[in-house]
Amino acid sequence: MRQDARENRERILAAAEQVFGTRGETGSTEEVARLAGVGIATVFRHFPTKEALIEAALVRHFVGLLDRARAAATATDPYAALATLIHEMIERGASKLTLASMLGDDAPPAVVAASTELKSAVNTALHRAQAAGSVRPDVGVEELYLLIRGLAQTTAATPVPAAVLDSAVEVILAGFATR
Amino acid sequence: MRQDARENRERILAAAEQVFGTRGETGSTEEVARLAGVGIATVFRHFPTKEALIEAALVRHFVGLLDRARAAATATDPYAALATLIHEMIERGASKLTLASMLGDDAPPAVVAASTELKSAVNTALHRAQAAGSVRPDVGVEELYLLIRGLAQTTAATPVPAAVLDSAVEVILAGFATR
DNA sequence: ACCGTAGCGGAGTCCCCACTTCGGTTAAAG
DNA sequence: CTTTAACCGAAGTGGGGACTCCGCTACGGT
Repeated sequence: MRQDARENRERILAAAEQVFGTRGETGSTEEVARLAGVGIATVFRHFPTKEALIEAALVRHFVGLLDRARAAATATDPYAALATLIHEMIERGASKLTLASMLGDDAPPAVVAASTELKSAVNTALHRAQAAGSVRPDVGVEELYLLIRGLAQTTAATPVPAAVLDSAVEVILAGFATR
Repeated sequence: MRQDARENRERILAAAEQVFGTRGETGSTEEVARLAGVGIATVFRHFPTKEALIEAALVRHFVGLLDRARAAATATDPYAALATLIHEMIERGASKLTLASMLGDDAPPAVVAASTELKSAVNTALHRAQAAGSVRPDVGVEELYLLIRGLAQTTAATPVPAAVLDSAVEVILAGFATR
């Protein structure tokens, strides 16, 4: 694979994340190509279909978040680690969930694998915070995921002031904390 | 206006809410017409454009919720009223927010008016619960709205088990409650 | 029961977007 | 420097969906 081709591939993925993350399904491949500074054909040469492009951007995102989740699962202060992980997942994952919803019913194996791995790491981080006694034990990773997804999706759809978002995250953390 | 025309208009609105609420922007007017049991032309006679149809369904939804919010704003137990209001807004408003996101940047006056009125009523309900001392005073209606929107939007996009959703709502309520 | 007309449905039209084709361009090996 | 093959961009192509036209239906007042 040639040098410029690899650079283009990366630029296309970044552009796809931005376009589809904000515009949703309305975004067109032409818009992605323009933002990436390449022609439409180049996009389709790297990714045979629009769905494949979204899928690749999605996997890239999951892998990026996985590092953070692993770090949170091995931190010395489980509660603080969980708090920062939630923050990061909401901020960085805003556009990701829009992408995921675009894939709809069919779930490509690569995406499922990356998603499962990430969820497992988040689950570990949550359990460690619960074992430390700082998070109430009657909630699971499903509730946490639901709330994270909700905030991420909403902030992706419409811009939200940072202060309000932070405050909302703080409310969620207060809801998870032991009394 | 003739009787059958009015019935058709109502059926079309209900169908639009279902189709666009679940499928999102992917839903087509043809699908709405089929579900409503009418022809495509009938849909466009009642609502000159797809956007107008979404707008009408949206206003209908806001007005329906407004009643509930007003009830919550005058209840004797402000905290319990707020809790049920949150539940109702999430359950009933799931598809509504999908519709709202479809309108995008431009905000038709009728929708803005209905939305503002609803938000004001929710704000009143929140303030009453804060005045009663059952909700912490350092959060506003913006945070509440953000969390409600998040959960509603997520449950609209992908089906969520009722138990998980209830538990997540309970976490939010715990986050809002005074310690 | 009759008739005028509002209302209806299906067959088009137009446009947008995912995807393809082909001639020019450039990175890298000899 | 030359060659060559991988890569690129612009101009198509096909399908789907928003929206319109016109002959027909049936509601409802008399």
